[in-house]
Amino acid sequence: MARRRVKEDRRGEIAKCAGALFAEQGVRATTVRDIAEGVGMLSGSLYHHFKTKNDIVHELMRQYGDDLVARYEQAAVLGGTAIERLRRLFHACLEANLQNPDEEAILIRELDALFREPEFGYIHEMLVQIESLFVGVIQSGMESGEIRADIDVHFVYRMMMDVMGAVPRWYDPSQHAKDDVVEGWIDIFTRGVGRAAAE
Amino acid sequence: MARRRVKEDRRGEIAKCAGALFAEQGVRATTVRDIAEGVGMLSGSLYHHFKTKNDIVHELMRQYGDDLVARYEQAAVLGGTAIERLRRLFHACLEANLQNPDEEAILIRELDALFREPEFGYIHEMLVQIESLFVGVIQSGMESGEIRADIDVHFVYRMMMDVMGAVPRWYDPSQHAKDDVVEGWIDIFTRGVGRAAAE
DNA sequence: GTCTATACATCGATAGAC
DNA sequence: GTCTATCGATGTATAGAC
Repeated sequence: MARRRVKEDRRGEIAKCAGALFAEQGVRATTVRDIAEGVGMLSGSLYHHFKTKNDIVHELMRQYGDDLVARYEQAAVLGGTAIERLRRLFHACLEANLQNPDEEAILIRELDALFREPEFGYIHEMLVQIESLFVGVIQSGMESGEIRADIDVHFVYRMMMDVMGAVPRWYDPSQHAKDDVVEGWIDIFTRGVGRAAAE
Repeated sequence: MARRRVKEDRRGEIAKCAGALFAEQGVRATTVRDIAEGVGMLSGSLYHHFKTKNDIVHELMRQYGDDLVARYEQAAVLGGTAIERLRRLFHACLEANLQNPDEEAILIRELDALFREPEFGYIHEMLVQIESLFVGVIQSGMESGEIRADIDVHFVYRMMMDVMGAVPRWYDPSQHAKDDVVEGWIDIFTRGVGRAAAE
């Protein structure tokens, strides 16, 4: 077990360094020579640990994808009002960003580019899974009377996901309190910014 | 004048074709040979019309940027309530998407990658300009009492811009009525999705 | 497990004939 | 204004010595 730890560490070290570079400048713009330099070896040596450059991306995304879905599933589970579950979903999004900022940045950044290729199909399956979790929560809120039933569920979902998807572009844990952001979202999404809502 | 028209047409033809390819697969992933094939010539011939590949991107973005700012400026101009001006701003966003979908897709797609390079600095200046237009409208709404004054202006702006920035990813003019989308945004942003807001 | 060395493909861009 | 031909840089990946 300890032996395996050491063996895996080198691989993990490469993945972590590559993740930082991918997040910063994009997968395509990052060369295997960049990655190798980052971990102090030559590009040829990388291929002892990974078969291809994209395999590093797969390693990062498969791991992060599992983590992300697990977080959302736990957040969406019954318990509390629909708004409270929505709050937990938003919280899960920021929490994931805090713990794996590079992976989240890569996920969002490559969605319309690299991840459209067939070999990354599992990523879109994951997004569908997350969408159904969100839609389920919103819908249950409509049935319970917490959420307006006169708006399209998927329209609401899209707005929420678009807002969350932009997080890697601006979220800085040292500048923004996680709870403040979540409450800000919940506040605006539930009550709106209209003056009437505040009275 | 007619003469110049013809001369400019070839250049425009190249830019248009390149724009479609850039929007679909990203600037970096699109080769000069792809572009040349698209307009029926060989890659070397492109360089009679453009000095570099990036110059084609500049041509597209400078033109679109001017168009975009003009639209937003016209929408933000005084007249009507703050909500009505906000409605016009949203409308301008979708209108720009309808008329130049490729350029808008490129703008969003390359924001975190290519457009971070110094030679594209004017793009970020443009975004700052647009932000101040939005913030101005929101703030005037707070002062007039239309919009809640207990929330951060830039937080609201960011949510709105994040939603608009995702448009190229899903907006299909044949499936979504422009006015419906705008009204949906206005409705949720002003009143929220909470049941209380509907009563 | 890393390095040396290099194969092999593809890229942006250029020079000069037509 | 386009084509032919190609340069030089850069990319991923491989083979074999150490």
